[in-house]
Amino acid sequence: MSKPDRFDSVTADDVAIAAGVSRWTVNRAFKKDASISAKSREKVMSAAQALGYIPDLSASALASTRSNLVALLVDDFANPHKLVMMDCLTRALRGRGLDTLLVNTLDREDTTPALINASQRRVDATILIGIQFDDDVLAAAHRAHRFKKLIIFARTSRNPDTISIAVDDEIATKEIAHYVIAKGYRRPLYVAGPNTASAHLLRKETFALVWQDRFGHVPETVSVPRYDPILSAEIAFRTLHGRKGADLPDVIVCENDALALGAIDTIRYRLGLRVPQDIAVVGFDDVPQAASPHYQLTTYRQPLAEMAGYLVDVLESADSRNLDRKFTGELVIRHSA
Amino acid sequence: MSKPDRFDSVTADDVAIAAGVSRWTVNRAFKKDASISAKSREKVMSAAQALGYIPDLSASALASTRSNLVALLVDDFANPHKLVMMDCLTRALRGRGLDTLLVNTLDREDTTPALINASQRRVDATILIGIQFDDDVLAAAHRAHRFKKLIIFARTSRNPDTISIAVDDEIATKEIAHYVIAKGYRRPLYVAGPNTASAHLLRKETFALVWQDRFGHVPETVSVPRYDPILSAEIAFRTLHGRKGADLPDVIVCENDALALGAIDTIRYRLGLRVPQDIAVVGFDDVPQAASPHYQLTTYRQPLAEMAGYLVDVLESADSRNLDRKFTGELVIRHSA
DNA sequence: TTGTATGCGTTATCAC
DNA sequence: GTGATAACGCATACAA
Repeated sequence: MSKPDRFDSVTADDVAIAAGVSRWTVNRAFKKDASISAKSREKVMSAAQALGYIPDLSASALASTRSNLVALLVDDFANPHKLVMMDCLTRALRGRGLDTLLVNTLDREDTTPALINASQRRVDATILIGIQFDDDVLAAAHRAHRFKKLIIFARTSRNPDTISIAVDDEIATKEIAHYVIAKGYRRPLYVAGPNTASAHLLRKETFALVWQDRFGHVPETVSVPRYDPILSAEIAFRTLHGRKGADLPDVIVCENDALALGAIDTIRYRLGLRVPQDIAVVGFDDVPQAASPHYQLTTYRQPLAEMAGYLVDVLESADSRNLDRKFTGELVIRHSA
Repeated sequence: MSKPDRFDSVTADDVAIAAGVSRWTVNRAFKKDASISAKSREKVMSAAQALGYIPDLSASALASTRSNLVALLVDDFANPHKLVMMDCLTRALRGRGLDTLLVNTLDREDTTPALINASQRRVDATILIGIQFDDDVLAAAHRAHRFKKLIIFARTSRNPDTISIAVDDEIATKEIAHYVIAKGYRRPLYVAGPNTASAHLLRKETFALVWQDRFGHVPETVSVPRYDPILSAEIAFRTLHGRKGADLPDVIVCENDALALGAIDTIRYRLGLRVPQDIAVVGFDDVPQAASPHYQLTTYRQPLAEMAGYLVDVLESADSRNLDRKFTGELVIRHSA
């Protein structure tokens, strides 16, 4: 009945003694591809079980080059899609034995401290799923040589030092644009998100290009400085307030669902108009709310699970060829457009 | 121009040499209450700056009893309130120099592995903001002596080994019940969340008690196995489908907003009734959506920021008296009830 | 105020 | 297949 008397006192040495082997054999027993006999592993594992031993990952991180820890930097908690992404990513990472360090990047000035913070924990990779990561920040981060892998998830980046895993915004936006045109809408308003210098989306540009090609002019566009339904509702109101008839858009195409949900609220409750009869709305992401009978939002769904799967593959791959990858999602047609 | 040639190669020793002091003086310069001369600190800091030195927290965690890392266990990503809580908690923790390890507890069986996972990283505390933490799990966790602090956040627990930081559900629910009664509602339906053996909410029980006291019978109650608006909508439909007039409730009181949002969708779009004229709805949490003009949800707002502030205080306090604490929030009256 | 040994628990590398 | 040596980078305790 020898019970550990201190916090977490049971170490690999204790197990080694109990199992009658060396500390290094204990170590081998806990890694899957080690050269160890089945008998030794058996002895070690039962001794470990009895003592309640579990390897210490802090020590492991210190002694090896891997920490099995990944930093996840998020900066816009107002966007409901972030919850979906976090669920998906943590699930995929945990499936591969990777832990997640969640860093709330409070504002743009906090980005560099947040990156440093991550590097202090020796993370194997840093995943960015926010918006405030412009070229300056990324360059500074990489100059410090602190990140084995810097991954921009669900957002395109042309920065050569980062790995971008995202949906192909051009294909997606073209599909949206063609759908909108086919449905007969002719007076679009494009609602874009915050303007970021880098790691941005090609959605606004692509939509404008398609429209220009087809009709010879660019669509009206507004920008919302945060992916926040409430703020989006406010900006939509400021933009459309007082306009009537053909002066109003007949469709609002939004950079993502967070913006679209706000737009719908404004159309219905502040302008007193109908969706889609008076103004149709298109989103992007397919957040859970988009499917609610109230919104019935037509939107573009990213293959998040597949993207997360590729992400963990990238984390395991050693080579650093160009690992950028674009995915294709699907347009989910509901009632809003 | 001596630049580190390897990953993260710059260590306290390098800084010590550059600054002409010992390694231990470098160490002191980086902790705020150390006994060190201003001149030494100055020298160290500028040398550190020049070399790009930052302390390694893995090594620090290994050598000391603190890791400055806190595990956050979450298991219901369908509940939009979780996003608010994560934002609030990570913000508060980071303000105190604490990092967050986000652990997605996939299902009930995964809870113990998740707890072990956290302990492997030597976390200073484990915060539970999910639902699947019953007594068995908590007891097992504590028996292992692996957690300095086990905190149940936004949920009451009577387990003596845990610290519970939550809103006072009895006060809150009584306020809700009295409001509902004062507004003249007499046929309530209570929509509760998943039944957890421990760490549960006293909301359902309290509401039933108040109602019993006042009217001599307990209100009709249904349980939704997940805090998910979509599932809640479905269960509300199954419960109310086909009922008419006085056979329908005149108010639906929900354990939280996730359930309330779903209930509203069903009332309006599947039953074709009005909120609040035909059926009123009350929620709990005041998620961002609750304020949208579509829902206009009457709900109870928890003082999350204050609660998070107390949480970080608890983390810093060394004594282990009973640190449980209950907070009082406020009823936010909107249009839904 | 500052410098010195020693240990934290594990892993890389080499020897057997 | 297994055991041994030397780090990993920092903190504690104590000596100067």
